[in-house]
Amino acid sequence: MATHHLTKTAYYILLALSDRERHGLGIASEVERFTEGEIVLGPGLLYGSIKRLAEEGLLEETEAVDSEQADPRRRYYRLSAAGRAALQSEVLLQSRILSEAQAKNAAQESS
Amino acid sequence: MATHHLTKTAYYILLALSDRERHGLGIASEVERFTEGEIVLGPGLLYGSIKRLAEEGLLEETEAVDSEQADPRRRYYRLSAAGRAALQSEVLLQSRILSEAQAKNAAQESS
DNA sequence: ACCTGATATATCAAAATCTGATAATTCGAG
DNA sequence: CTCGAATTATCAGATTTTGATATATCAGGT
Repeated sequence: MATHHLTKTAYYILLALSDRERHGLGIASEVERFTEGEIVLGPGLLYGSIKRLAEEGLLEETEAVDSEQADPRRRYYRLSAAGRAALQSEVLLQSRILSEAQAKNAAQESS
Repeated sequence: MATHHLTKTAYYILLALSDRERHGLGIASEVERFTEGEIVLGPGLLYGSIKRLAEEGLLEETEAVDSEQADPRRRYYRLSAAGRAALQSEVLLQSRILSEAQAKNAAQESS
């Protein structure tokens, strides 16, 4: 689109990881939670996107946190510094766009 | 992604048309304006997306408004009712997601 | 009239992304 | 120890994006 923008999926995944680390399906269910069921990440998109984001250095795998009794199938991820920066800039952009949407809507109604 | 979501590009295009009709490049420059230059729609994406959105019935071509002295090359478009509904539901979703981002950010800072 | 650069739309092949099915493994409950 | 759910992974096909190319019209200057 232009210089390096997050896809919608990448945006949602990074956001799901912004408060704490999660494993694959944990990310998917967090996204589903905060979109009230509107966004469902199927396995192809979920694991494919995680792989891509890890390759791009926006998130990184963590050693399973000892406290949670480990299910060895799970792979946990957290945001990298670059991932957090990318998320912040995307949040700013979306916030600007949303303001615009509200302004246009207000203009619309008053006409 | 799930049941019928707008792509980012579709979202931006519909938003650009939400206050009034515009022609192709007019849409692109409106998007560029309200994203402060971050989103630039190249010709392939611009005209391809317009075509797709028109086929899906989210926007429709209008007869050139007489008042603007006509450049016969330009093709003008406006939102359809379906397009406006799709935009509104996307705005709602993005607004929910942005609230979540702010909540997570607040939680993050206080830890 | 003529040239030139900007405006405007359109198309296409290649790249990137998304979808949905399939598969393999491990877990937990009964 | 069997069975359904959870978890990750991969792959082919569909959709979307990218960037180049093409064609035509416009506006300005000479």
